[in-house]
Amino acid sequence: MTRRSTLGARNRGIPEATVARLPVYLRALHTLAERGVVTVSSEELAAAAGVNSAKLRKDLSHLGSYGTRGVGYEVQYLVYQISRELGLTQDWSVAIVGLGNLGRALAGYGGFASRGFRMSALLDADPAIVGDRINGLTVEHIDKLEQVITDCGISIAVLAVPASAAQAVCDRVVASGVTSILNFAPVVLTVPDGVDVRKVDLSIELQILAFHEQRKAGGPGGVEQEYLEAVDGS
Amino acid sequence: MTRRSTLGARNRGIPEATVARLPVYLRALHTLAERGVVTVSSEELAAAAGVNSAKLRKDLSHLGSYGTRGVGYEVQYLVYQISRELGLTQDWSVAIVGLGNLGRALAGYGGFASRGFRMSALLDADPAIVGDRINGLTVEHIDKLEQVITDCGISIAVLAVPASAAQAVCDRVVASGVTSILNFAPVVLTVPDGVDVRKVDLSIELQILAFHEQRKAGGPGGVEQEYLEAVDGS
DNA sequence: AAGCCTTTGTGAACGCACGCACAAAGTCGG
DNA sequence: CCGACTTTGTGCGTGCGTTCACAAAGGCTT
Ligand SMILES: NC(=O)c1ccc[n+]([C@@H]2O[C@H](COP(=O)([O-])OP(=O)(O)OC[C@H]3O[C@@H](n4cnc5c(N)ncnc54)[C@H](O)[C@@H]3O)[C@@H](O)[C@H]2O)c1
Ligand SMILES: NC(=O)c1ccc[n+]([C@@H]2O[C@H](COP(=O)([O-])OP(=O)(O)OC[C@H]3O[C@@H](n4cnc5c(N)ncnc54)[C@H](O)[C@@H]3O)[C@@H](O)[C@H]2O)c1
Repeated sequence: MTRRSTLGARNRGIPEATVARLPVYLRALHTLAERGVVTVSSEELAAAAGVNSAKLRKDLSHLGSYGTRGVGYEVQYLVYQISRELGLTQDWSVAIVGLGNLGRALAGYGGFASRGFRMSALLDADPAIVGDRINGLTVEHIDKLEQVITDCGISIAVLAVPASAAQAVCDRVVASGVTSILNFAPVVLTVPDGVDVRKVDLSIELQILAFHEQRKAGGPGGVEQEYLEAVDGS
Repeated sequence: MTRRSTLGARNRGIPEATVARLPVYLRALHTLAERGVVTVSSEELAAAAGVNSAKLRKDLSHLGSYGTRGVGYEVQYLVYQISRELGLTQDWSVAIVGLGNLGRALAGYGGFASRGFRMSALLDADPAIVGDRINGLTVEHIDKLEQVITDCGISIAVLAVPASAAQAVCDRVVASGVTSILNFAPVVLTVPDGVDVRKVDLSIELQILAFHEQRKAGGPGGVEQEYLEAVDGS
């Protein structure tokens, strides 16, 4: 059978690397759309997204054949297809746990709502923080976690609590039915199968930059006998 | 000569994937050290870091042979070796540009200093913000950018400015001598060769989670004829 | 209607990364 | 001093991701 069946190019099983780039393409497309651009070639879009054009085309080919040869891709249509693939045609309710420095910044950020992510619940353990209103939402006490998550139909949680509390909070949100977690605490979270965790660790990012920075400056080599000096104070 | 030469296992050219994991190992090692652990096996450390033990050993082998067969790795010694490889035996001066919601959270965070990153300069364009004291530092006007970066010997900059200003600010910090950038603005930055950019995009992280979340719920397939409905209001 | 020009979609080659599995190396008890 | 046991360091097979390069496809002009 030469004919392509129902799931032809639309093979369930989009490479993870591709999934991670789709939001970048989407952002570039939104910018183009605002500028009134109707059609875009893979070359132009790739440049806007900061990737190789072959890679872009292969990525898009995983969703289907949505381009027109000799012309390019229709911006609006592609926005819709990528959005659909990413699950952005529906709204997602998100809970933020931990409304300290970072949690507040996240709760007050407008860039999420525009992508279909609604911050539906803010939770904290500190009585001094519970009751605060942030961006139109009231901070609830962590004791209401299970109730709030169930009531709001929340499946995504953002953890902005101290590292020492992260695993415990994680366990609770998972027990309440959350299956996707964005973790800011510098710890490795353990979760059951079927639960996705993504971590954002700013300290790690800086350390990676420092590594390359050091390379540019000449590298660590040269001095070999420094350990004893560094450890032994004498 | 059987003795390992200056560059033996210490091959210049550590895989990028390894570099990204070294900070995770380092964090796990610090935790173990605090707990008084002297020696750790690859199996234990791998578990603490959430990776495969073979991967851990291969990663560490890129720095040299710092383990003892039959015993494991000495925690303190390994901390030192990884720190040195990452360039954390020296302090790094970092500038934060944009002291809005996010910039403030970053400036107030204590977790950076403990890794050798000193926030040396805070810069913003808003006169209402310039002069504020955050965590013992005064916010300077962006006009002093070049001067401050030069004076403090800053080579790493964190950008927490609006997307619309990011590229312009980026160009300025690069022109001032910064060669490593951590970017929070949702834009693709263009920089000259030799400058490293790492991006942190929380919106993208949520979108990736949404993609997998949708999969768990049954996937987008099924309904094929939705585009016209979605675009055309009628 | 035909041919030219542009751009897509993908086959194929390559390189990196992961993880298994094991020999070599070292420890520790007797 | 020796033998059993533990754990490292790595060779190797496998799979994923990237990139090149080009045939096929469609539009546009004449
Ligand atoms: N602020 C930053 O820039 C930054 C940078 C990198 C990483 N982080 C990490 O992000 C996390 C939050 O950072 P932060 O600066 O906002 O810390 P923070 O101390 O300001 O805020 C933590 C909040 O969590 C709350 N909390 C503590 N235990 C809780 C529990 N069991 N249940 C619910 N809430 C609880 C606290 O009341 C507090 O409001 C930390 O893990 C930190 O390491 C922060
Ligand atoms: N707050 C969040 O949780 C969050 C989440 C994801 C992404 N981001 C991104 O991080 C960036 C900062 O977010 P935010 O919420 O802190 O925004 P914000 O508007 O609160 O702060 C931006 C700051 O940058 C300053 N600024 C503007 N133009 C400047 C210039 N040319 N030079 C120097 N300073 C300038 C402003 O005065 C302001 O203080 C944005 O690009 C945003 O999209 C923020």
